[in-house]
Formats: sequence, C-alpha cells, structure tokens
Amino acid sequence: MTSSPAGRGRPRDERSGAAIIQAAAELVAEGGYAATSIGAVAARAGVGKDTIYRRWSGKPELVYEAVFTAAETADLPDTGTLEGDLTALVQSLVEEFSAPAAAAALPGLLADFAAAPHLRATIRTRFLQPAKERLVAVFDRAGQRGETSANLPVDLVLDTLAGAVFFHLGITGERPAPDLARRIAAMIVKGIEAR
Amino acid sequence: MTSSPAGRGRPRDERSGAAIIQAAAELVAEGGYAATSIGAVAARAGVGKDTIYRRWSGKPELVYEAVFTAAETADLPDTGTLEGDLTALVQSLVEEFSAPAAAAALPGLLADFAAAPHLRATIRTRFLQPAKERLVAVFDRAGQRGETSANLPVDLVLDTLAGAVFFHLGITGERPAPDLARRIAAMIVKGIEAR
Amino acid sequence: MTSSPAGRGRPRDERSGAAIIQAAAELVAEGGYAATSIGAVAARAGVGKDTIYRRWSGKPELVYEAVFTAAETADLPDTGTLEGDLTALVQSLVEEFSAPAAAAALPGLLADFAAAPHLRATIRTRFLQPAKERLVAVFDRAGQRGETSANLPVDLVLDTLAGAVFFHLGITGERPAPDLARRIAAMIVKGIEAR
Amino acid sequence: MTSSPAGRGRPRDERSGAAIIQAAAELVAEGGYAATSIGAVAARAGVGKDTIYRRWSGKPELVYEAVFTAAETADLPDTGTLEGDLTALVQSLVEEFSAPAAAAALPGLLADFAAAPHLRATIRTRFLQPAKERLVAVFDRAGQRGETSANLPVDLVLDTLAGAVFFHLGITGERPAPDLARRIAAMIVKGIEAR
DNA sequence: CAGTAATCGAGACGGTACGTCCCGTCTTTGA
DNA sequence: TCAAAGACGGGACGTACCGTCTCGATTACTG
Repeated sequence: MTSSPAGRGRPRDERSGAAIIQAAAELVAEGGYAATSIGAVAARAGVGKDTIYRRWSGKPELVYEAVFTAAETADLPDTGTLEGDLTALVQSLVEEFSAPAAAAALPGLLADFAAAPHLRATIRTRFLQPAKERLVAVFDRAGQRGETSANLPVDLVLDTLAGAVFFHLGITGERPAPDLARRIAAMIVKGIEAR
Repeated sequence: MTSSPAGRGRPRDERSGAAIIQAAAELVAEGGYAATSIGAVAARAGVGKDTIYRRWSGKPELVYEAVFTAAETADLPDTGTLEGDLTALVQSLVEEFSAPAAAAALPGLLADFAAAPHLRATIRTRFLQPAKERLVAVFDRAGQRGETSANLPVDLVLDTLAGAVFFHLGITGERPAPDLARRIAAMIVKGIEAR
Repeated sequence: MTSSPAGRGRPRDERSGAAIIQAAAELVAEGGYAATSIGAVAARAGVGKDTIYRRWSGKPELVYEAVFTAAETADLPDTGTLEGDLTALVQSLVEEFSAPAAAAALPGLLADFAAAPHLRATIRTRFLQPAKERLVAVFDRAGQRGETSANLPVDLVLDTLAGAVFFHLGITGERPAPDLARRIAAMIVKGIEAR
Repeated sequence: MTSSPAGRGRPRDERSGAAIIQAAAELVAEGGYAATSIGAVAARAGVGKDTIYRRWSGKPELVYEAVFTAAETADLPDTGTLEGDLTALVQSLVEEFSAPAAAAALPGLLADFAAAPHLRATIRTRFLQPAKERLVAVFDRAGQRGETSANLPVDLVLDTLAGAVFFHLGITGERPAPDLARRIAAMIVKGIEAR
C-alpha cells in the first residue's frame, strides 16, 4: 500500500482502506478474480474509484493485498526432524492457498502479475518470500542437526513446493488430500538427499 | 474445435480455421494473452467474428488450441536410466512451455481455465495428458529395469514437475537455466525412491 | 415477384413462394416489421434464404407483397353522391391499412421504400395505385352528375387522404374511430369545391 | 435529453452533447437514417458510445432531437385571413420537413417511433405539438374574426395537414411545389366550412 | 436416355452494428 | 488535500442479421 505522500491537506481515512480491502476479499471469494472489478469494489466499499487508485495502482496489487496479507507468519514449530519441519511448512502453504479467497484469486492474480513487466519480478518476492524465510530457517536447523549438507537448492525446492501446491489447489480446484503436505515433503526430503 | 454437426449445408472452410489459429498464435506471441482479443484475431485472419465463435466457444479454447496443439508428441528416447529418461521428459516440458507463444499464453490461459467451471476439470487432461503418458512409459521402463518399485505417485510427480517448470517459465519469465531439467529430474528421482 | 428466367433447369416450387409469403405475413403481424428478418422468414417457411432472395430482392419487396397484395380491389359501389363514394373509398383505405399485418408493417415499409432510391419512386404507384384508380372513377362519376368541375387535384387529394389515414393508423396505432372515414371524406368534398 | 439526476459527481460536458447532436445531424443528412449508427455518431463526435447512451436511450430519440429540436417556434404572422394564416402554417411545416436532415430522417424516425410501444404515444406530441399550438392560435384568431364556428376538428386537420406534407416530402422525396402549402391550406379552409 | 442446368434446404462466409461492461482519468461539490 | 459521485474516451464483449457463397441432392427440360 502506498503511504500518504505528505502531511499536507486532509489525511486519508483509514477506514476507507479497510473497507476496500474487505470488499475486495469478499468479491474475490464470491465471484472469483475476473468478476472483481475496481468499480464493483468501490461500490461495495462505499468509496469512489479514485480512492482505490490513490492507494493501489491496479487490481492485481489490491487483490494481492486483500487476499494474501492476512497470512500467518507465525514461526513454525521445531519438530526435531527435517521431514517434520518441512511437512509443517508445506502444510502452511496448503492452508494459505486453499483459503476460499486465495484459491479463487491465485490463478488470475499470477496471470496479471506475469503479464505486467513491472510485476513479474516481484512474484517470487511477494508470494513466496515468507515461505522462503521459513524454508531457510528449516534448512538451518537441519544443518545444525547434521541432517543436511550446506548449499541446498533453496529456490529450486521452493518453486517445486509452490508449483506442486499451486497445481493441486489453484488449478484443479480439488480439495487437498489430508496427507498432501506430508507426501510432498517426504519426496523433497529424499530428493535433496537429506539422509 | 467443434466439428460440423452433419454433412448438411456448406462445409466449413479449413483455411479460415487455419488462418484463425495462426493469427491467434501470432497475437499471443506479440502482445500476450490479455491483448489477444477475438476481434483482433478475426481482423488479422481476415475473418468474421462469428467464424471464430462457430468453431471455439471463447478465447481460452481458441488460444489453447493455437498455442499447445502443435506440441511434439514424439516418443522420448530410452536413455537407459530413470534419471536420464526423466531429464529428457522434463526437458521436453521446458521446451514446450518456453516457446514464445506458450510462455506468453500460459499464465492467462491457466487462469481462464481455472475460472471457468466447465474448463477446470480439463486442465490436467489438456495440458498434461501427453506428458503423463510419457511419464508412465518412463516409469514402466524403470520398473522393468528394477530401478523402481511399483505404485509410484504419478500424479504427484506430474504436478510437481509441471509446477516447478511453470513457476520458472510461465511466472518468472526467466530463461530457463540449461541444467534446470536435469536438476529437477535428479531431485525427483531421488525423491520417489521413498515409498 | 421475379418470374423464373427461362424454362431450363428445375422449375421453382410454387409452394415455397406461398410458404414464404405466409411466414412473412405472420411474422410481421406477430413481431412487427423490424423483427421480421429474412432468416426468420426462411426458418418459419422451412426454406433456405436463397430461395427468398431468388424471388424477392429484399425485405421491403417481400413484406410489401406479403401484406398488401391480398388487398381487395373490388369496385366501389355507386352511392349516388360524391361524398358517399368518397366515404366508401376512404373506408376501404382505412380497412386496408388497419389490418393487423398492414398496420404493423406500414411505417417500417414506407421508411425502407423511402430510403432506397430505386424504390422511392414506386411508393405512390405500389401503395396508392388501386386507390388512385378508384378515386379517378369516383371523380368521373361526380363530374357526370355535375357535382364537380373538371381538373380536380387528384394527387393532392390522394396524398391528403392517405396521409390522414396513415397518421391515424400507422403512426399512432389507435383504433380508427368508426366515423373517421366519413369525417375525412366530408372535409375533402367540401375542400375541393374550391377550384 | 435526460438531465443529470442530481448535482453530485462530475457534471455532463455540454460540449459533448452538442458535438453528438451535430454529428448525428450531419450523418443523417449525408447518409440517411439507416446509415446513422450510434457508433458512427460517437466516432464523428469524438466521444465514447456510453456518452451517447447516457443521454439518450437509443437512436430514435437522439436523431429526433438532432433533427427536429432546432425547429423554429417563431410565432406566425397575423395575415388577417384564416386562409392566409393557414398557408403560413403549412408553409412552416413544409420548410421544417423539407430541410435536408429532416427529410432524410423522417420516414425511418416515424417507423422507429411507431414500432416502439413507449414511443408511439409521443409521436403526435413530439412531432406535431408546436404545429398544433400554432394551429389552435390560428383558429382562435379566425373565431374572433367571425370566420369560423367553434369546435373545429383540430386533430383531424392536423393529421391531414401533416399527412399531406409527409407524403409529399418524406415519402416521395420530391421537392415541394412552391404553391403546395397554399393549395393544401385552401382545401382545408374550404373543408372545414369556414366561409 | 444421358446431359445439363436451375432449384432446393442447409448453413458457412466476411462484415457491420448492437447495447453493455470495464478500464483508468478527470471534474465537480463538499468536508 | 481528500472524499463520493459520476462523466469521460476508449475498447472488448458475445449476438443478430445482412446478402453471398458453397455444399449434396433433386427435378425438370434438351439434345
């Protein structure tokens, strides 16, 4: 969200921003990303369209913030094993992406980010940054335990995890099997030769 | 593509269909998925809009066919090892998805397929079916060699491969590193030795 | 209606022409002139569009024939007075123009005839010719009785009669008052005593 | 023209409305009513289609206003006789309907008004109201002079005048003879038994 | 009696216009 | 300066018809 540029003039009403976020999240959950137009968000939030454009530069940024910012960033528990830690991490990804609004928004959102040059580069950062930080922490702990070597391919693992979860949830729309996170994590742990 | 219902009336002109496919592929490659409108395709193909809607029910179906139907279905070589075969398969996925029109179309296309209820179910079929067949063949050969156990998680592997490739190519827009296919394949081969 | 050009080849099926006329008249009566498309006429008549275009050059000609050709050309009774004869003539105009299909078709039909250069000149002929012949006969009888002078302004009277009837029926859609014909005729009879 | 419902929001730009009116009048004069599409009007006026639909509900209303609103409502001169006054009135009708844009628009316009139920009733009001007011004034003056009795059939006379003029100008497309107005007026004056 | 030719129903063809929706910007009044 | 409201130019949508054309099949006259 863009911050108010200066202290001059009438300050922005924080309640407008909150109402916009809520309206956007509701519309995404109800009708999907494509049906969530800026005009509809403004109407539901009781706000003018400019009030939205003043804060966000477009629909992708707004919906991203409406849908993904609420995500938990709670630290993952230390389960004592790499596979346990990784399962917990993948499970948190699954939960984040399978929330109704997130699942409804994800494909369209990724498409708009991928189509806009100035947004392409930020996809990994915005969508995967929290997961990446936790993945690095998990790998660090595993290294300290002696479970893994150094120089693990963090980005490859991250894309693989995210890709697998994205294809299951965002694309096919299936409810995730309860052991999905465990199976993915197990495969990856073996795959990176953690023994 | 819908086939003409019966032999009655004037038959559809195959050249129109071909011109539409070509125009759609060009426009996707030039301007991306969002900028490829039915009207623009019609204008470039020298065709009326109805001639497009007669054959395809909308932009997603048209662009899918324009971009992905040309895909190679050549059989993969038998390299003698699971890792070699899998590398070849992932490499073919990388090449299919990194063709200019395909890379430009993929995110928007997946988003539209995911958003339309009647198309959601077909995503795995339409986008991944050829890859799945080849994956099954690769696993069969590996099983005959004694490299793997039976009951390998085909769909899990497929989603993982596709997800990893999709995130690298479709989303980030980066040119694929030359060894990307090998690294993904290596990770998966090790990963599925588990159960 | 265009006649079949020569005796060679398969002769036209007269039943097709009749079915087209009937379908056109029905559609005009049901939905009005604008809703009567050539395609709809063809579909209802169980006929291909070309079978229509082979016989008529367009919608105006077809609808004109469908709606106005059935008109009575029965001779008017000799009532013994100019006013009586003229009332009968105007009444026949009223009846012709207030038939459901005619009233529904007339404004659109006149508009299309007026807009097409090759049809403009024929309006008076096609729409008013039978009325004109009867008007001349009425005037002749009145002259022989000594009721009128010669050189009556036939076309002026005809336009005036037709215009008054057209405005009442075609335009306003009102049901004609029972004495409408008598009042118009009375006014005209008095009016033409001048010069 | 629909007025902006309240003082809220950006007011409509009068120049847009004026440009639309002018473009519509030009297109009607150049190509006739049928060739005057909303899209073409918008393009010539340098305006979006919505800007037209915001002000008028369709082509008939727009063209009516473009073509007939400019009409003179100047009071008619008092010539001292009913026949003179009526001639002046008919002459003003002739001039109004024989302006290029009006003559080109009239048949199609009447057809569309007659075909649309919500417009039918307004034809007399919109097209003939100014003429009717002047006709009443003319009759009043004649009554004060003692030329006519009371209870003259205003609507009958009006339809007759309008019908005669409409058939001469709108339908046949002929240039009006110089004495057309005088002849029509003379006939009507006699017809209503003004002595 | 075979050949030729026009007609038939069907529906595809390139094209134009429709009226609606949304985009992102601009312009008003009011706080 | 921000706010709600809504007008603005622009562009895409999917549908409906236009009048022409191309099919395979049928039905007559002609040589």
